[in-house]
Amino acid sequence: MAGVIRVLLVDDDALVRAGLSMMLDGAAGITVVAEAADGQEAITATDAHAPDVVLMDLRMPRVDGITATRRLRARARPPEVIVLTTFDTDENVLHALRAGAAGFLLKDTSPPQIVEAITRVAAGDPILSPRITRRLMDRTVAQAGAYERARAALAALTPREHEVALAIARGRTNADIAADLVMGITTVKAHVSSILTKLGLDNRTQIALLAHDAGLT
Amino acid sequence: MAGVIRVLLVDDDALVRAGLSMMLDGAAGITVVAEAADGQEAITATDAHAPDVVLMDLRMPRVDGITATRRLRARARPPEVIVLTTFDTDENVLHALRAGAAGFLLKDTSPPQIVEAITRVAAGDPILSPRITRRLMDRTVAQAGAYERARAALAALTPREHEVALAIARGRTNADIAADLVMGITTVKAHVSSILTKLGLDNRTQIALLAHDAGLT
DNA sequence: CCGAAAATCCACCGTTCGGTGGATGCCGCC
DNA sequence: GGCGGCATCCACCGAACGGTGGATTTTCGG
Repeated sequence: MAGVIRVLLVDDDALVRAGLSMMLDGAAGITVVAEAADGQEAITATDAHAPDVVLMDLRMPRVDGITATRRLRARARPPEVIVLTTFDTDENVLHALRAGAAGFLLKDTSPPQIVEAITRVAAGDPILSPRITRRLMDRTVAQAGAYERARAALAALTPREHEVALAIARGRTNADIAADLVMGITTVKAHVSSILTKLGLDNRTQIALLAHDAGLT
Repeated sequence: MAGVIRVLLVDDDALVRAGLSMMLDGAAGITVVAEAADGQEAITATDAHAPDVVLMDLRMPRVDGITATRRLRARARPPEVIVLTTFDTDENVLHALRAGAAGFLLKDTSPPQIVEAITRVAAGDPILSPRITRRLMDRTVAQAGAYERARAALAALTPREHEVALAIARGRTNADIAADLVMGITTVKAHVSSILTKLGLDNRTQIALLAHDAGLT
């Protein structure tokens, strides 16, 4: 990233491309090397111009932005991709991130912030619009709640019981567990019974769910 | 946020406070109204000076940063809290976010970025260091993977089977399910058997785990 | 109108689960 | 030394589970 950051604009709206292009070319350290009107063009343009960063819209004819992103990221020396869209549905965000996008910006992002985002992403940092960040934080915190409740409950178990609980959370039967942990089936049952009473549960399925929430793979 | 952003610095190291104070007071739109050396002082200082934003260290004597953050956020007109620490363990991040922190920055963050973070947080936006953002993204993407695999598998089920699978994912027995869904126990068993063969599973616990991954509450 | 898929139920059977009431040996701690 | 917690095992039992081989009705699309 020694010199200028090479940017490719992908949006099916020519006016949007024109606006972004004008705005970005006026910024220091950034040059727009190409534009594309759909995902297919984005791929050929990437091969032709080797951009550092791709600004990618999602809703486009022929090949959509998600698919294009996935294909670009599968390349040998992939560009960083910033998804720039109006719609921040969970669907869109998750798919974009899974496809390998380094950033997800809403179209209400101000020009200077877009410039900054491009710079950051080119440096290897991820970038999310505040609303998206908030969403991820809330989601994480919600899970953390279940996680800690589960953890606290499992803390009452002895080490051996813990192992048994983990095996149950993998869907193993008592016989399986006996073999895995090298003990008698009767011992496994003793542990299972103990776990159930300690945690106030009714059956092994509930053990599995609790252990799963506690993050026991 | 009409005028200047009022900031409270909380860190047990006087040198760190001095450095931050000097750096922040030189910035436009920010004034450091108080400093505190531990969580207890942070709370009294907040009551005395009503800061807009609190820069909070985690490792401190008496009351730690997480606890202090939780208490501050429980107040009537709570300040926004940015946790500023050297250690970005999952533990720390999750606890901070749960406690109500609006931001989590590592101490390698550059002064101008800290200034910007304070401004953003004061405006109601969340702020995370790139490393933390990346962590949250990876975590979300990983879950999304399991989610979609589970969803795809469950798509093979009929509506009624779907309901049964959901009940199993709540740890219900066949008899329970029969009562819940108003059908014979034998019918429940028929559905369970069908689910197991369709999904290639061995027992109801595995159904529960799969359905859980698919987000079926 | 017919066929396929879905949903409902039956009887029967072997397996798995979970509980009860024990017993033994080991370890750490007061 | 003794006591409690932990881990290990036994026998026995009833309940829950899962599979097999049926059967019936409804529903929906071609």
